Amino acid sequence: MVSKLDTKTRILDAAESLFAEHGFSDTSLRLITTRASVNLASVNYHFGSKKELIQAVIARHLELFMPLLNEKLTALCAQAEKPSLLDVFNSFVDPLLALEKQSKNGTVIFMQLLGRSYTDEQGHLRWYTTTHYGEVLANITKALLKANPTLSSQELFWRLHFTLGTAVFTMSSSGALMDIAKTDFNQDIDVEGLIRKVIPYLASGMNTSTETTSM
Amino acid sequence: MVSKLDTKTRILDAAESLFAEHGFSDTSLRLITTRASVNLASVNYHFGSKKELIQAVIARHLELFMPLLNEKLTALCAQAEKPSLLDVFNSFVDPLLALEKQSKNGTVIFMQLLGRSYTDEQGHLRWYTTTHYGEVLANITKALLKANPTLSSQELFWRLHFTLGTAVFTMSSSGALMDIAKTDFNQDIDVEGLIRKVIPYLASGMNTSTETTSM
DNA sequence: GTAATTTTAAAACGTTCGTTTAAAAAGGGT
DNA sequence: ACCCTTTTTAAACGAACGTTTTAAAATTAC
Repeated sequence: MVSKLDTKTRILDAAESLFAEHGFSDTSLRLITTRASVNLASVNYHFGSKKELIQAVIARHLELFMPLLNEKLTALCAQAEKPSLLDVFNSFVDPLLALEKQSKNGTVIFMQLLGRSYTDEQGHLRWYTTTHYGEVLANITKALLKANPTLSSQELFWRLHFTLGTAVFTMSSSGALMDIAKTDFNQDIDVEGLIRKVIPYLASGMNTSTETTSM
Repeated sequence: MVSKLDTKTRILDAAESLFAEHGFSDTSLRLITTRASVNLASVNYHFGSKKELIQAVIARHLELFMPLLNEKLTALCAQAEKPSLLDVFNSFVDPLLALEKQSKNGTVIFMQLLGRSYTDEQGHLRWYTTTHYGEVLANITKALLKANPTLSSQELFWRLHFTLGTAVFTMSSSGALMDIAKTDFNQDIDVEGLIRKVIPYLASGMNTSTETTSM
């Protein structure tokens, strides 16, 4: 069934980096198969169509990321004392960095794919994640509510999407941001550093006081 | 020189909504010209190429938005007392809503184009805005620093991009978000409501304390 | 009113795309 | 060795793309 380095895997590896770099529509199967050093027709043979290849690329990341995240979150929810919001968001760090080991720039690629899936297609990914990983998503809200019980489900909904926006956008353009930081004020920072830099921002936003006091 | 409803304007109107809906690559000139009820060749006649049409669409929004924002910001910087971060972010409301009057869903379209310009092309928009509207961008940081003088220029840089991410992502997917809010917990909210909802989150994130105290 | 210019129109151009086909090559089981 | 299944390969398909061309129509200038 399997051989040295699967044609399927070679296609997935080439596709995921090209998708993240140029987007789904702007990445042709010919470009993917050339980089993967496989025949053009093998994409349709192994995956059926380009659309199914896109799903397979995303699914491979989710299959690694989601169980790891779920593990962290359930542990957090199981413990007696109340976690901080920083604890909750810090649960994402290791699963994100695990992607980095699966493939080069895996974390950034994952977030870029996440962002593109949200904008390129009409909520297609939203359906996929909620049906396949609904339990994980539920655990996210559960952990956040445990850290901040004053949040209404409505406020939590909105702030979760605000959070997702910050994370996706930041990590998607992380390459450019890190370059600017390097040239403008000589700040060296890697992916993990960027993740750890954005987390306090996310926790602070999630903790926004609902009262309209002046700040 | 001009006639009833310019062919040029009809093209821009059709293009901007289609670009926001499907992205730049997935929107063909044939789709644009059909919706605009003009001939296919008129795009190349009036704009030169598809790429120049994209720039023209974005430029038309920026030309309306940026001067309005600059006006608000300079007023804020001119006043004696120290503004709050909410004041700074509230300066964006009117200019954003002005886009709504220029074209239907103008605010959302503008933010969607902003997001797509960041991800679809390699920082092309970044160069355009910094060269054409560098003064406005400088005033943004000036106003933020006046509201929170403790921020270092580095921290400001990072948090500005975090903020941009939240805003772009939220407004880009505002249609889906408002739909979910309506069906899931019967919450009616429009574009202005969404803007006003995200602003406290942004202000809170921008005000994140740098100390690593537990929250 | 006529000439010059600008705008619109239809058709075709060459390219690239995702996909399909059909045959060759490789692998596995007995 | 043989047959059967799986995989790879090269070539071609039809469709859609941005762009160009050429001529007709409309507008403007004098």
